[in-house]
Amino acid sequence: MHITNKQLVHLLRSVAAAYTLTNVNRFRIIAYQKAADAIEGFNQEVYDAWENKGLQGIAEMGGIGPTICQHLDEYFAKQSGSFLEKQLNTIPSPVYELMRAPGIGPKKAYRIVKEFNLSNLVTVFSDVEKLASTHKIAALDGFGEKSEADIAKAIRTHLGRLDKEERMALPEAFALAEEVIMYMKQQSEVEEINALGSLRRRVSTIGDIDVAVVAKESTYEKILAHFVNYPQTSTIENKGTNKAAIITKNGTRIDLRIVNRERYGAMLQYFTGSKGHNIKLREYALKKGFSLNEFGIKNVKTGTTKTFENEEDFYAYLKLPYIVPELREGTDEIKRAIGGKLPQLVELRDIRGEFHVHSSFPIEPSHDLGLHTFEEMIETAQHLNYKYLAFSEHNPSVSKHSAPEVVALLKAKKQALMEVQKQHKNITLLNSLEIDILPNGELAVPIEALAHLDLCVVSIHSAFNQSRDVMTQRILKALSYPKVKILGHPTARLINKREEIDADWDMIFKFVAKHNIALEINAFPNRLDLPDTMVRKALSYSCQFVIDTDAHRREDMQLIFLVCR
DNA sequence: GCCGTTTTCGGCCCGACTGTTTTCAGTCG
Repeated sequence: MHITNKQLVHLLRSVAAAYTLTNVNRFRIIAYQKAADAIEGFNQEVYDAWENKGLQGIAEMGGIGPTICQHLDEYFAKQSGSFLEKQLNTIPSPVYELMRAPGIGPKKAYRIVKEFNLSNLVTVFSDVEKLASTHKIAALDGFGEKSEADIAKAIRTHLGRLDKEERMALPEAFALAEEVIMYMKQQSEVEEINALGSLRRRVSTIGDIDVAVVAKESTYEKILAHFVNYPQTSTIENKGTNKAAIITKNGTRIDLRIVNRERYGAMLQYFTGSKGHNIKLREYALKKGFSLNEFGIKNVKTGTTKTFENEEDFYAYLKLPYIVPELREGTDEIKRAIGGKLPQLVELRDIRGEFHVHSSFPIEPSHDLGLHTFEEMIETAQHLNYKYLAFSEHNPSVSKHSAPEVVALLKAKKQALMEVQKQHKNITLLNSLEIDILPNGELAVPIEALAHLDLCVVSIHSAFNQSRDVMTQRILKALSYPKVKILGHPTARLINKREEIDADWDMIFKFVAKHNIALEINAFPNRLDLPDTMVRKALSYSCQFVIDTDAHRREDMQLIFLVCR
């Protein structure tokens, strides 16, 4: 039976919890948590990898060592009776369920389950809610009225977010961060304010919003009071002397930290994360005799802390080149920084055009038509300083047209585009098409139609659940037709909506590298496809890429900033 | 249990906030 990464993460965290409660070596507990963290960051399904060629590749990614790999291997082969399952069984299973609620960790969950002998996995949340409402929990040693209320609230929060999409698309997160920043700027004491965290790192989806403020210490209290009064606040998670967190009415958490100007560099570094990056950076620093925190770099021997106004100096002090936020994912960036092998990121000014935008030319497509004309799209392209633009509308609908009709439509578009080109000498227009890859790998246009194109993008828009082998052969066949230069949004994922298709990407990457076909990096917010980790993998095969927005309206072309520095 | 730019043994990131406590444990990011 297939086991998702999400289930696997829960499994490993549960084992870590079981170990926490049975007093095993705490570094073993940390190892299981780190393994869970590692899997959370993976873009490929561990179970699929195991099925195809074992866990060798997984082990090489770091974070999961030989012992846990071996346990996973056994768990995948036979869940019942496996080592991991035996560890789980040392603790009543409702404990793990209860821990899903925020603020309830292993100790509290175990205590409650044990004291009240809760055994039903399905009703554990309602059972605890009932206990709380009759004040049975407050009566326990070490618990009180407030913690009882907090537990009841944690359960409501957990149950409430079960049926809600968990993470925001980037534009939504940018908009929310901007709103918070504008609100905070009403306070003149706020000297500087920035959104950090995963938003600054441009992660493909955003869970919560992190904001850092520069101000004088005497004003912290006033600024925090203003923050928790944000009109969209539904609950104040916590509020101390230099940080606070709120949950908005939409259920989004917003964290805010304040620091004075002299220490802002360390705060930028700390609060941008990722957690994995910070842990690795601190491990590296410790070997050099430095301890890092959000306020500066402490010399372990002398105990003195050096402060930094900016991040560049912070990294430089550790004898590292500056690592841009987009690379701080806790993979191999520190190793690369040490070796002077950090990659140079594509910047907006490097983008000279795109190969995948949709116009409103009446091509009678199978999917959605673009909103704006050739001319309107070109105008936007020129504002962006583009030197070329390829119009890749969806192919004419197959069901509604005969082959000759499709050819006629493509000829008409070619003619129209050539006329427009005459009016625009400083931009090269290309006549392209985004063609569906049919379930059998054939293209959704007659072969003779390809002659009327400069190039084409081929994409999967149907039959997403084919088996790995069928899907792989389907894609390879589609890529073998003439004029095919780009594989559009290769994994076909829709963030929060549809999983990636299953295919042998090693085989596909090898094929496109050999045949000079580009993989698309689609910048549309709910696609971001290829995903970042797969781009790195493809790069190891020397694949070529195109970066496109898949714009269906002129404003969409601005989204290119989501995938560039 | 993991891991290696002085290590294959001997370390392992760091601090804030909260509630229930009088000095700390639990949880989180």
